[in-house]
Formats: sequence, C-alpha cells, structure tokens
Amino acid sequence: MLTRKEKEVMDITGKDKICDNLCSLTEKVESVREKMVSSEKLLELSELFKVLGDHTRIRILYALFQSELCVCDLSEILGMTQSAISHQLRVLRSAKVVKYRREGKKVYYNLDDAHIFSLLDIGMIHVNE
Amino acid sequence: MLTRKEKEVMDITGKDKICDNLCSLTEKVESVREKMVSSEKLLELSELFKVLGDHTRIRILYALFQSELCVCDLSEILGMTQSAISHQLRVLRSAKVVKYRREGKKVYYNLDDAHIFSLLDIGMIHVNE
DNA sequence: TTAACATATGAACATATGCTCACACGTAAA
DNA sequence: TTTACGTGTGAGCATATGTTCATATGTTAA
Repeated sequence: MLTRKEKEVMDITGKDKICDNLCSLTEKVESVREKMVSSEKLLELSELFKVLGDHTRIRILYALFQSELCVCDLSEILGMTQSAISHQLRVLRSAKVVKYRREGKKVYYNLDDAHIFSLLDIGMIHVNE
Repeated sequence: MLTRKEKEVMDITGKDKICDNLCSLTEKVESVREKMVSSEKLLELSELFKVLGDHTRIRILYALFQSELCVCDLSEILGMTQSAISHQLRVLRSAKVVKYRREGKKVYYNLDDAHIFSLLDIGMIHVNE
C-alpha cells in the first residue's frame, strides 16, 4: 500500500508500481495472496495468541497445568488480587482457553483442551533455545 | 494478594487467610507454587505469544509460510504501507520469529524455525474447532 | 559523486490493555 | 431472611501498542 505522499509522487512521475520486483514477480505475490488463509481466520488466530501473550495469564495457565484451582488459590499462588485474577479469567474463558465448574461458593478452573498444553510446550521449547 | 480494603478488614477481624480452603489445602497451593516455572521464563513465553498476537504480524507470518518475501512484497500482499510492515518486521526480528537476508537493495524475510510453523498450525486447529 | 530505489526508524497520535477500587451477584449456613 | 463468603464486573487511570508521517540509512546504477 502507498502512503499519500507516495501516491502524489506516482501521479507526478506516472509510475504504476511500488518497487521494481513487482513487474517480474507479480506471479509470486499473486500466488501467496491466493494461498493466504482468510483474514478473518487469521484474526481469530491472532486473538488466541493475544490472549496467551500476557504474563499474568500465562502464569495462570501454567498453574492450571499443574492442577485444577479456584480463583482464591490462583490469587494466592500469583500474589495478585482476586479482582485482577477474575478479570483475566474472564478473558481466558471468552477465548475458550479455560473451562470451569462451580462447587458451592467456589469456582474451579481447568485448561480447556490439549491444544493449549501443546502451545505452551512448543512455545517453551522455542524460548529455551 | 489482598486489596488495601481487605487488609483493613483482616486487621480488624483478626483473620489471617484469604478464603477457607487455604487452611485445608495449603499443600495443594504450595505444590503448584513449587512446580511453577520461573516467572522470568514465563515472561519470555508471554512475550513470544504477544508477538504472535497481532493481526498484521500473523498475516505477515502466514505469507512467509508460503514463500520468502521482501518488505515490498509484503506491503503489496497485505495492502499496508511499507513503513507499517517494516515496523512490524522489526518486532518479529527482535523476537527471533523471522530471519532475513539482504540481496542488493532488497531484504528478504523467512520464518525463523520449525517451532513457529508448529505454533501457527496448532493454533489454527484450535481456532477451527 | 549524484540520483533513485528499498528499507529502517523516531516522534506523535489514537486506541487498546491491565490493574485498582467499589460494589454487585450467587451460594450456603445461621 | 439475614449474614458471610467467594467470585464477577463496570469505571477510571496509567501504560502499552500500532499506524502514519517525515526522514534517515544503505545499496546500486548512471
């Protein structure tokens, strides 16, 4: 895409391309464009990673990786207020990253499925290199 | 962790715990706390996911999944300015998610390693359910 | 060297995000 | 029903983030 200034320059010079390789390699660019997953799907994917991309939420998930826990436990383990934890659990719930069950006054949380485990594992491997 | 108000209440009432289960299940909480990965490692992990957690960057990565591309190609494929793409590529470079090579005036980008492919794959599976 | 091209980057701006505070909601025991 | 407990949530604030604009840097050809 062109900036406003670039467009003005192109209007003046009469050029119709951004950079030289677009002439010879339009096929390559077109090929990639065709094989691109829909922007909506990629938006969903980025939303998933965005949910995982927070220190507090990752710590919550790693704690839940060890054991089912209630909000109060998580508050104690992470050393954060119940409110802060609860707000983040809401984000994790909305993204279907955790599931929960009520037992009396308490609400116990778990990781939602095996994919979450895999993502955490592979991510950790990458980080540890 | 306790809010300021909760602490005041506890000072007045003489309580020393947040919620009842902390008495009987301190072992559980302690066990999870011990097995928690270091907060620094989890911070690194969250930084990685944060980098993946943006629509523009995910689209860049999916384009690079198809083929090695220069900044100009990416600009054309995503329909965004060269500047915006370049700024995001810097983020991806810093996080070691992409690598690059210069060829004349152009700089070609690639995904850094197989882990990135795996993360994108598994994430996509989760999203598609 | 000069000109043109491809890319990188700093500043500024608007928007998004995470935590705190205060309080509402839901449950169970008195 | 009233009370206490555990959890959920809206508003407000400070900080973080993504894009644009203008310009700098690096490379090649004339």
